[in-house]
Amino acid sequence: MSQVRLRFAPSPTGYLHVGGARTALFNWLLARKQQGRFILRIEDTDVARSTQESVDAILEGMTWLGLDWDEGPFYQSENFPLYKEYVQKLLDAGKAYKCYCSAEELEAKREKAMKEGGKPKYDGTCRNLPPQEDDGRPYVVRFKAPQEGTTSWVDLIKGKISFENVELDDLIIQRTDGTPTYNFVVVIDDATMNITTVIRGDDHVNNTPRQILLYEALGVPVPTFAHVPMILGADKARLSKRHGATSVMAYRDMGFLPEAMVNYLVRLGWSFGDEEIFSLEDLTQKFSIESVGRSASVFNPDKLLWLNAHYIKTGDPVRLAGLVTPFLKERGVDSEKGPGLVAVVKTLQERAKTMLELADGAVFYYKDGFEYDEKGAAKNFNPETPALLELLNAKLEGLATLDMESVEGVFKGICEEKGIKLGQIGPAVRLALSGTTASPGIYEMIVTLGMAETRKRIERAMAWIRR
RNA sequence: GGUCCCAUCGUCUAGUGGUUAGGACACCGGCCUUUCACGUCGGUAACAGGGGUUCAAGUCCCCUUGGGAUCACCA
Repeated sequence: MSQVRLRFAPSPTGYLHVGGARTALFNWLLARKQQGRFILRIEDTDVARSTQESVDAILEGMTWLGLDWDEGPFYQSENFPLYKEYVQKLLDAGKAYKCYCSAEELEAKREKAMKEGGKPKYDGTCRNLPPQEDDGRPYVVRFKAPQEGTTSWVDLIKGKISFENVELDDLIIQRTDGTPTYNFVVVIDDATMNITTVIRGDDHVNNTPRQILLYEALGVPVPTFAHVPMILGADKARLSKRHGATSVMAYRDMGFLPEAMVNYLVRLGWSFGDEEIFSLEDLTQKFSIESVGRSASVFNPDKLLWLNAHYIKTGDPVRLAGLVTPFLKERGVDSEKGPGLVAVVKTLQERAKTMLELADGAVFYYKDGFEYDEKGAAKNFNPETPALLELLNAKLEGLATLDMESVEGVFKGICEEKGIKLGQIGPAVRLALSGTTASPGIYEMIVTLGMAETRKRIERAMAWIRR
């Protein structure tokens, strides 16, 4: 049995957006699951709109998500001679013809047809023109599509879809300037690259019958199609910038982990029983294109956030420390100086939903001379506080080892000795150490900060209260 | 407007003729607790409407309604 070949074919006119990323993911998953090949092809036949920056951005996005490709990236712009050859083949076979109608003429006809409530389709003026020598007039090449019959296919996601050929018109396959058009080029590329399965956005459903007709005219096998539904914004309109970030890399910059993105994207339209958490590796076993839903789905940032929190919570602290470092730099923190970043991360993991929050939460560990939260200070720094803090410092100093257990012992000791509750000293210590009223656990902070820094901060608080 | 596609809680979804219609996010409450979180327990919440078929319909068929895609010498 021959192996499956899938491809992701973005056009480089912008960054990799979440919709494209999901399409790429589905392609990648199916290729991996069936031990096939995953090919990356850049659709840059529109030379004017394509940019190298976009290509780079797309590759960066895929790499970040962990979607590697086996072949490519191939560039359509490098294949122009090949496309010309196929156009000529069709011309020679009488399956395509030159059309001399001008764009303006066509536009006028379309408008007229629309106005009269008719179909804005090519009227076939040049379809039956006798073959003639070039007389220098500009022309496009049109595909001579069958005018009767039905074209249909069984879509892996949507099931059987049929179109009446009458509804289709003779599409342009080569422009006046000699460059090929999209619908033609995809077919040639998918055919010559032996693509067996085409997974793409369902905005291509209407192009599919024309493409199938082209495959047939060319006498090459028609691939299997799977059209994945669109991703919508909260207002059920197609997802766009006004719904928030759509660029995959923007999510990295907002502190999202790639595994959260992958997990979220795959669950958008696909499910596996009641399971919610999937790694890329799980997915290569569990994913199936047939169980992708047929309807469009709304992008839900809350759920993405929840997944991100999950992956931060359960993530490897060493890796997270590496990932958070640039965000700390942005905050003017050099994590080389101060408590070990890995230990710091551990105290913050279950409190942060994004790497940004993790970074924000870590800043106090590395700052000295921070302000005390005003309300917190008013409430928790009392006249009796300095004495308690002094006692704490003394007891801490006497500790042989600084760990959670010994620190807890110190606090219990103080409470017993003074006949107070933890609530009468804890919040003050929290404020003294972090400057805020919301922080990691007190014992954790002390252990993470270390003896010297802890005592320094406590002393500073004492001085501040007595000032 | 033509063509094509779609329709279960607010959202993502399970469900393939017989279910108290399940799970997850969000939301609301209880518990846990040194703060914030985490965790945990519980709750509110859905088969768009109408016709059929059938002993039985969220599940099959038709219509209506609603949504989306597309109708380029863009991809």
